[in-house]
Amino acid sequence: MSEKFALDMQEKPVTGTQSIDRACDLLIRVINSEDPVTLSELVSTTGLAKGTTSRILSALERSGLLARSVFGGFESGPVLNQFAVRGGAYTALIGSLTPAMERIADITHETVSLAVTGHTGIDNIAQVEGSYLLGSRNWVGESVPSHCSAAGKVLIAFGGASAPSTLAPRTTETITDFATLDAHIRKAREVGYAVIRNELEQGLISVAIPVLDASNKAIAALSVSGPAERITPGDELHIAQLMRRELNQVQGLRQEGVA
Amino acid sequence: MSEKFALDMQEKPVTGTQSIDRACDLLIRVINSEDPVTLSELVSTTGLAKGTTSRILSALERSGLLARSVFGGFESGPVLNQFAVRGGAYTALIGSLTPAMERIADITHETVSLAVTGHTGIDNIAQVEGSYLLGSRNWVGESVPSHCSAAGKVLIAFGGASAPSTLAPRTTETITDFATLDAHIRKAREVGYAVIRNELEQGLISVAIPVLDASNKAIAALSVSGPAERITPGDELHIAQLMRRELNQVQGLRQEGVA
DNA sequence: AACATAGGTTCCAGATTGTGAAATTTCCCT
DNA sequence: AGGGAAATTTCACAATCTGGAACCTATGTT
Repeated sequence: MSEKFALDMQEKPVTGTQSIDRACDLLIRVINSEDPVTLSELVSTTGLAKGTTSRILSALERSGLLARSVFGGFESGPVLNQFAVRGGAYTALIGSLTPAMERIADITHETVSLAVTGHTGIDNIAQVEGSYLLGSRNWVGESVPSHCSAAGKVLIAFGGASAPSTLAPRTTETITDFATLDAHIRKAREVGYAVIRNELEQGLISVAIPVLDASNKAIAALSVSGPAERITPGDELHIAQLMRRELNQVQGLRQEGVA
Repeated sequence: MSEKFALDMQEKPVTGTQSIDRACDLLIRVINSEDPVTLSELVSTTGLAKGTTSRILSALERSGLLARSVFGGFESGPVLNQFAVRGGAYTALIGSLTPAMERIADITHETVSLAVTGHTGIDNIAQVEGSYLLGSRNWVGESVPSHCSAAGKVLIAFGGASAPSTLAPRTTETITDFATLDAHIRKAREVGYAVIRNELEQGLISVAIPVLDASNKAIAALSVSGPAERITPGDELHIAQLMRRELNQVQGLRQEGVA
């Protein structure tokens, strides 16, 4: 388990799926884009040959995963759009936690968010607005790096996410060295909650607790976010305790990890 | 353009994407399944080699489109689940029509549905329940053949779907010959609405009107469904008129087809 | 506890399949 | 109509994917 070995693990060869990897990449680029994406845009951003790109996109279209927009360009197709109306895998979780989130928002008047570990960071999957005018905008569907997110810190602390490999700064207060991050993670594991103060955006404070499964592994994180003027360091513990109390009321979390 | 030529068109070769076609097939099988699907299940249903299937699924997992369930088996991955919480492409349409659907449900007391042309039939993408106890169950996310769906008939009639190639019977009253279907389509185009009476399920009546874009092409269909005891042939026109009236109140439909 | 079984992953030689540059077609925009 | 960009199709080549078999690794069984 030398450090040299750790480096070797990074560069897995992974062979035998070139075309599928390319297809997945193209598919994801299209569905993550707000507007339809044209063939040429994809050609220039991916660097693939025009013919290859065209052939792959046609295959994706044929399967119904992608479709051509009326105007031109590719967008999500009927198969994926129908998957979306069915709700995806997070619906059950969101449904069971929404009442608790609403109560927390009622009490704190702040925005309450639910996040899970995504493929490229921490994904916000649900949000309940507080009553204050100054609050987080809706960021459902957005992804943030785990090291500058309170939800990310608790997810790492409780085994729901692995630590990031790079620590890109977002503000002057973003954690950029692994020692500090590790200290925060350790603290979170000890006290049961994590905080960010100005680390994602200047003036934004967020307090998060883990949502645990039967084996005490974090499957999601619940957080309260607001401006530094309203959420002082002294409030953090109370907010965490409030969230924990409301979360404990929620029935049906135990089933999550069971077969 | 001989008939012989038309036959040739059916059997397009489509080459150069074997692995991608297989990957799409596997992906769709997984996301359309309620429960996680195991490798062996996929091997036996698709007939692919075990090694090939494993390699493809690993690639899909690596990209985040699929994920392994805690218990075992594959399910939708973070990338698709996040796409689902963002809402997919139908959200705008559903959002703009929901108020109208609710008013229609209030007046008729029957279930109101919204459907679009899907990849394998007519997809129900939204539903508002009426107040009667006897009514359609929730079939959002389900797909029905176009020839035995009122929504399907209007979508075909108004250019939003192409006629099916086979007419599989669902009940004794399902349309099974193209001449009759064509007559129904023609009638729908003439009167502006379509009906099914016992053609999808015994006792189920449904009346549908098209939701048109700027160029008068159907982008969706709105329908009212209920039991034959409550929806008599004489009610059909009134229901269609009611839906049309409510739909005309909806703002913002005109943008749909515009670039 | 050792064994048996099922379910999954990795390996490898071989040829089918995917590749990309260029030619062709289609579709806009003047 | 005609010019030009964007997308599709073609084709020869070899790189990529394939699938059988060997190899793991968990579960359950005697």
